Amino acid sequence: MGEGATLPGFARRTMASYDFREIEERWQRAWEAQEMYRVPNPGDPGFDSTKPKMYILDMFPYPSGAGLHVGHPLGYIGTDIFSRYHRMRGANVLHPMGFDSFGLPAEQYAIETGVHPRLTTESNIANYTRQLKAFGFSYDWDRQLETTDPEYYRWTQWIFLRLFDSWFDVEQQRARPIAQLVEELEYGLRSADGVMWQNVPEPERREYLDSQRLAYIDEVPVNWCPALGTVLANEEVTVDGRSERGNHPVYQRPLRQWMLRITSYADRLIDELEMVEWPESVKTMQRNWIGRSEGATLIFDIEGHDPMRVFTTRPDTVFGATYMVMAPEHPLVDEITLSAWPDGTKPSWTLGIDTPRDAVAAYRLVASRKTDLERQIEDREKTGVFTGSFALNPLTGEDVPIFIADYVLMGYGTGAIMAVPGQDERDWEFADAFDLPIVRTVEPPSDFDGDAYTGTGPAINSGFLDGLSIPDAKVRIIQWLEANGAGKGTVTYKLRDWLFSRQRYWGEPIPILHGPNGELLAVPDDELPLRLPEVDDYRPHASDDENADPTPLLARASDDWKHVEIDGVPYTRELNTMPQWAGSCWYYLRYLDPHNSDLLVAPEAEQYWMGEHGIDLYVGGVEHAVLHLLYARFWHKVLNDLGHVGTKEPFGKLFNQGYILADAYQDARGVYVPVEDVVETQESFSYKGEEVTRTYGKMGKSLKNGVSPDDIFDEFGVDSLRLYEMFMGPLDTSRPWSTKDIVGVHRFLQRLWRNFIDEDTGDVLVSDTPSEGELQVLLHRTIEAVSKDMESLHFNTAIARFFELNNALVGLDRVPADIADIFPRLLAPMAPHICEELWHRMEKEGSVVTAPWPVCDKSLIAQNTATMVVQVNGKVRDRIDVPIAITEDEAVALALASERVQAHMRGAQPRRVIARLPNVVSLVV
RNA sequence: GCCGGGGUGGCGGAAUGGUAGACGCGGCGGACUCAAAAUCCGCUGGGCGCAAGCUCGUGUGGGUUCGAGUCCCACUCCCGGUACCA
Repeated sequence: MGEGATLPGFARRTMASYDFREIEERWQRAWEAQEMYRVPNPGDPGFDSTKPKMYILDMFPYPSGAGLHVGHPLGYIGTDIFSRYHRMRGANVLHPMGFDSFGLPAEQYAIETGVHPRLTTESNIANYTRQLKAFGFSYDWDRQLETTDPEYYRWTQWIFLRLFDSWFDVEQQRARPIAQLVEELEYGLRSADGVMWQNVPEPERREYLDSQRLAYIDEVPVNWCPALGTVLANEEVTVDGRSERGNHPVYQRPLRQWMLRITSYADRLIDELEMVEWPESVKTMQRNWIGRSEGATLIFDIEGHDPMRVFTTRPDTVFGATYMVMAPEHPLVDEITLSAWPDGTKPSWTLGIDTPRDAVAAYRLVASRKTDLERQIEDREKTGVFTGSFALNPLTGEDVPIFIADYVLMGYGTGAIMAVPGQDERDWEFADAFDLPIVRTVEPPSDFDGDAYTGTGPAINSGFLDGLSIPDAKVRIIQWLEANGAGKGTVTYKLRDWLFSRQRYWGEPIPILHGPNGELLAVPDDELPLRLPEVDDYRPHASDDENADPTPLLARASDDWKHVEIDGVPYTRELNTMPQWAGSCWYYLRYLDPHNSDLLVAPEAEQYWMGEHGIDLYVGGVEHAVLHLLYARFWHKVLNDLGHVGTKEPFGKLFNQGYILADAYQDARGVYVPVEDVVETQESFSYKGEEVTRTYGKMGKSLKNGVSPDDIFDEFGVDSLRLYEMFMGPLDTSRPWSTKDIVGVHRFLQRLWRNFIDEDTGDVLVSDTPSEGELQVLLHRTIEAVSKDMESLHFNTAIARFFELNNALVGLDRVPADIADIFPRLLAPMAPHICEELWHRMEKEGSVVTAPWPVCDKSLIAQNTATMVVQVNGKVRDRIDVPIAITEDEAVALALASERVQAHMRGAQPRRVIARLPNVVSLVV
């Protein structure tokens, strides 16, 4: 870097000034050469089994072309400090890093430029690695992994085949190998949907088994995104019905796709959250997403047709079910729709159309054209049409009309409801619009003047349920339904099975072969990895036509790759790829044993590092609450069921770091402009001469407001940046970036340097004698406070303690020996480079990285005096220094003797005295 | 609408029911300097007061308590998630 002239702040440079760039780069090279952060596995040379283990993990990044900005490493700095702290505390610390490198951006870039995604990915990873190393992070780089590495995705495919080879045993609530299902079927311990296995002919046997697998193909309504040329999982679609990546419109349509049976694990995914130490908000988000609700399925007979099944959480209200609704797509609709309106049909029920058949067809057409977004915009006004048919309410014995309406969704419950307008706001609105009867079955309070009443109260108009509370009535009616064959207690979930196929290129090929008769054949384990074939065009078969069929990109692979002959039978390869999430579902396991070519992970390594509760600290953004974190838990549970891992949950403790926010600028059209090219003028901002408006948001590519760490390194150094990001606030809150504020922590480091080093001579300014008195007390208080803050990740307050200790050293000729020994060790996890440099200049033994964490001398911080506050009528009137062991009598006497106190007592005697010694004496007059 | 989380100086933020505003940024004043930067010292929530000091003050309104930023009730605003989920 240049001389002081370009950096006015540091013009006065001498040989012995704080040359942070030189120091930081030199120590980073030294640490790498010494393999300082390498941690051996059990059985490896140098492994010390007497040390406790700590597995401290970051959510690995997608290596984007834009490189890191200063917002990315916020969590990484936190885990690095925590890792360094635990190393000094004597733990075996596993702290790895890798890259989640399959995914859309590299492929989009390939589409634009023709550059193979592998090349883009490689250069991005190289850049990310350089940037991460420049932060001085203490990763064990020997364990680095990339999800795009065939030696990695070999095991991703292997896990997929375990899912394919397993089924979920509902009684045991766990996955088991499908071979065991076949055995039990053959021994007659089970039947195939009620049919004895001997009586099932071969093609049906295969179809039955395929339908039981955890990875299966099914035709389901899926989210189809024409702009991306692929289908997406529910979790990848936003509230607005758009793709999470790219914000493109998404359409619902039925398609045959690979699915993973995550719904089998719904209960365990909820219940086993009890086992982990996670932010309550993330647990709640997962519970809400799984959406377990308990209720009942009721059977309503329809004369001359199959009965209608409905799910409700309020079976106690069935006496108030005055009409029925099916989703427009419900399969029973065609069957029950009449060809003529029955007598008594109200005109408002018919859409003004001559026959039910035409009316239903017209309504369905309109409903199918509405997107989810349009449904919202229309403010949920209730629409629908009568089918002409009636169902029998089994409790009231009355015939009630059956409608179709788009407020009932095919995707939830049974796709049909019993409508109880008295207790449901939506049903009330519909009943109101269609002039349907309303019967209250729960008595509202006397002052209730609303429409539907959803609160608690005794049952009314409900025959044998009258007078019962809602919970009692539910129990009673379910007993009745089960006794009379009219229904049963049921649990439903919002969670859908995980749509696992993508029609894109840059992902793991699904290792399945399709036979001539539709049979599915797994690629044998010993033929993995099934490598991603080359194609000459990465453009998806994108289309603006929402009805265009999705075509997998691997259809462009060579015929050699696509067609395989086994024993004379021609097979074709599965052409879909896996979603982005596949690789991140298990990467934390591969770090444990990254070079194992025989096993996903050796059992000894897995047992040691995962221990009883899995990963000791997992830090990442909250945006993965229902994506990665849910998917990974699901895979982990399957691997646990099949005996490949020892814990039920992978992530014992989760922590969500906040985001770094920054100003952003938009031009007149609302387009974001690069923040580095915006010029501040008098009271306004301009970009290329055009006025722009300032906004504010999460730092990143989309707002074009990223700040590169490289620039900060040059101007302030790595240690300053690390300290600054930690000092901005608690790790779990978002905070605004302000480059000019870095100067505060930078001054701290400059001051620290000058306290230890004579800038003119380079002499080390350390005394032979230790500190005494208040300074010694301050030192030990600092040890105590910083140690506590380290455990709880409260790095901002720890740094404030460092400032105080450092400021106390200013003005001393020399740093007392004990402080010189302890201070660099306390600070080393946060600012490792300057501490290592001071450590060596003082000629201390070894590296500060492996030095033991200082211990606080409690006898020194146990003070013998304290400041006692005297309150009169609750207001602080005086502060008196008192011995710590002061008695109540002495304290009260002292308080009453105070002139200030007396002034506020106005000669009166206290009516009441409360003493919390030695801190407070409170007098009440 | 429902479910989480939050509201403290000009700004970022500290405060086991017991001294509100630690620490930092910014600001003001001073020392050093020909000058500036850097560095060092002091001050810095509002109001009243020459001062000692008094008084108000943690989104709003109530409550519990000797004492409330902290606990309880109601409201309000902001952030995140989710939504015709029966």
